[in-house]
Amino acid sequence: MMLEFAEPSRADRETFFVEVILPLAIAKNYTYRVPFEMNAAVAVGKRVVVQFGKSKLYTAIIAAVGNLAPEKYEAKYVIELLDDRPLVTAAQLQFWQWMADYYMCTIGEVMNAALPSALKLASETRIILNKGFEIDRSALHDKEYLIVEALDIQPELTVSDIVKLLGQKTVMPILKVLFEKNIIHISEDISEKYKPRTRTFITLNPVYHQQESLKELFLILEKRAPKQADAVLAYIKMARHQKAITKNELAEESGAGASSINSLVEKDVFIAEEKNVSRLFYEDQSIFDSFDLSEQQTGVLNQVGKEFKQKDVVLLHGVTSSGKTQIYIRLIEEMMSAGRQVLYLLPEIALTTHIIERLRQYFGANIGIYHSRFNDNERVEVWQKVLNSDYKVILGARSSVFLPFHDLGLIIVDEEHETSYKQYDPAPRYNARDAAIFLANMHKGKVLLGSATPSFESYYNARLHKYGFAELTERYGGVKMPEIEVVSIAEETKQKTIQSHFTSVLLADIREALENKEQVILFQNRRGYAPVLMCKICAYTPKCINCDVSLTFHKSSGKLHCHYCGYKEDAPNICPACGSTHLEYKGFGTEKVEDELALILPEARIARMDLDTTRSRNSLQLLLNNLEEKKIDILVGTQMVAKGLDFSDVTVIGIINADSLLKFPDYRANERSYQMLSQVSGRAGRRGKQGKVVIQTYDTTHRVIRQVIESDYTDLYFTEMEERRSFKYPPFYRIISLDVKHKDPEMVSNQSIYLAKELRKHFGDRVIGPEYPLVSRIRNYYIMSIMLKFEKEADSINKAKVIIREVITQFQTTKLSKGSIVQPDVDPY
DNA sequence: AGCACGCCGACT
DNA sequence: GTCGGCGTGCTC
Repeated sequence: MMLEFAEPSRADRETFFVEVILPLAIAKNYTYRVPFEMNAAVAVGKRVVVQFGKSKLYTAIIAAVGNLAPEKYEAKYVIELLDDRPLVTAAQLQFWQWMADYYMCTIGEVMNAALPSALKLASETRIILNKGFEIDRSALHDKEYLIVEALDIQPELTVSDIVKLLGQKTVMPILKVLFEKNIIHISEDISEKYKPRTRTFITLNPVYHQQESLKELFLILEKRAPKQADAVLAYIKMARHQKAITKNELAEESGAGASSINSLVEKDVFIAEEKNVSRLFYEDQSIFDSFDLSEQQTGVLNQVGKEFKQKDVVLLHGVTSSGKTQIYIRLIEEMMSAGRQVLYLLPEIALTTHIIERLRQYFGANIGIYHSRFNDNERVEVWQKVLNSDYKVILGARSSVFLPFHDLGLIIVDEEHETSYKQYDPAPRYNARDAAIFLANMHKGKVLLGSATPSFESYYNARLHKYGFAELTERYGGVKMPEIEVVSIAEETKQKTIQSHFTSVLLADIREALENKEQVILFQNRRGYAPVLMCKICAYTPKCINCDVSLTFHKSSGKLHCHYCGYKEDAPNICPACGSTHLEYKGFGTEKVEDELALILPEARIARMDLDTTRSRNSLQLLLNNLEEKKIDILVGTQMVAKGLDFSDVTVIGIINADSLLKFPDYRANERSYQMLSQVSGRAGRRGKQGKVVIQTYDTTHRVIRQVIESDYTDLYFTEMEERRSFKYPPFYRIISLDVKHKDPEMVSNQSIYLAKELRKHFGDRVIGPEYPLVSRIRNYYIMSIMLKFEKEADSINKAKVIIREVITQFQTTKLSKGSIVQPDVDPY
């Protein structure tokens, strides 16, 4: 409940209170008293430092200012005001509140997700030895002695250091004793983490702008301090074509040390000035790399504009390489000339240097980039530039919906079907695509959802005319859709024409491509060498000690890897269970495909692209460069080759085994199969040459394969809808899922059953589960979900949320404690 | 999220 | 007996 505050008048002696949002999972806001000297400065959206609880300090955001003293308690004082201007806008606070309600979390959790961590400082308890106090070490207990000893080596320790040191969880009582004995200090420090980057700029004292005095200076310097003369000379040279010269640049260019420059500053020859500089890439003017839209693109652009007149959201369904980006660029230009901001959302994986550079060249200094590979300081700078409206366009991953926009005219959600728009683990469990629709609505802006394989919920909304719709059916630049050939693995095995994992059809196409000096991509949706190692005698398979999944053999490391948690162990030579030496590697991954292909085509230059070969940024860049420079003939890869990467000269694509793509375990099976197959296929072909896709499978008659070949999204849609209708899944239903998570699987299943029983009291058969096979083990936790489905029109989901919240609170304090966590997750389709 | 307080089992 | 883990409640 928000407190009602009177409109504050800023009289000096009046007492004000602020209601603040703390970055914690706490349901309400807290009220703090404003010291008189801050009266004039406090405002909604500024950050304050407050003490919360015994000693912890947190950065909080002011949500309201007022002059009514709370009655039931004495408010603590605000310790510090951190901002001159609000860092968070009123619109953002409204957005946060919506997100907290919609996704059933606290506003503090939203704040945590929204603010770059350099802007939210929390104090850390540090333990420091009390110097100048003679310690009688013989009087110390063992544990106390250990701590003091550790502090001799390290000047300060954190509480968790001490937990590790003593190997026990309860350490506070021991620290308290040490504190009372005057042996240690306990300090709570909080410091601004964001530091502007500064550079010292050098300018020449204007006195020497005159030829005469400069000459005079040289004469003196050349004799007495030749190094300094060099520095001045270098400066004059550099100043001809450079506006600002930093001290470092000057030192480097002239070869004179920093000390020479310093003495010139002392002599007033140079003037040194420290300035904040941006960490962000800066392009002075935009280079207009103009392009023309095709006839169909122009038509679609007009269509989108027309739809926007009536609808707030438009779905753009455009086949791969149909030039959706060009349409986006036109729309962005229109919005920029109208003076409004644009947010261009992309899945993280698609934010490659390629697309960033392309848009940067186009929009120059007007475009800001925001994604997870940015470090904290860079993120803060983007935040500030958006706040100042320095950027007109933001290109970013899902978290960029949290930036402080003022007037957002358009949000483009590219690849809107991508599941990575959804954040799963820490709350808020939001989907940036859906949040974007709300955000745009707040700003009275429009949303364009673009995809070659739209999600069913969006397609559904478009069919209901809730969203506008536009479609691009042709590829840009006269490139033809690829020819797709389906090859039966079973048949070729029978005919003995298959070699290793490659059918004769695929090999023939690869050979032809190599002869023509064209590139080939082979897709195998598994990394590593073999996904399962099994003993032929006793059927033992090594499993991950954390995750309970079978370990994948990686030939490059010679180890067994867990693809969930990253656990590794040496591959055994004899069966650990029965001692037999008959161990068999079952299945195959990209490593094996690469190896065996090299045996068949020894002359081909083969490279592999998966998580293992692209772990470091450099290796990925190197791989991409090699591809670009045609140093690679065949690229073997996982999903990664399908998403976001632009290869221009690939004519043949082979899907080594499509079967794993045809049976996804969840309710989005058909949708995902279609997406994967058409994304991979979409990489084939180039201007002037039709691409070829070979799909190897056992299941040659699978409906989705036919749908992909015919690009029949409507048929796919109706099959999928039918299934979802009978299983009561989205988009006909909204789903809220509650996860029960615990280290003990027994506990998880008992508590899930109990929770489901309680929920059934309210929601009856709208409760699905818990379904036992769905207990999944991730790291050291077991998780089980209970789902609640709500018919879109009939039920009030908000009422349900209230009840769910009640049930959860009741459970958290009684039945469901002992470490289990109930996490509501809302899929609001 | 911390942190304190109180209960209760296990180890000197 | 006491130490330490764990549950519970509170933080302006």
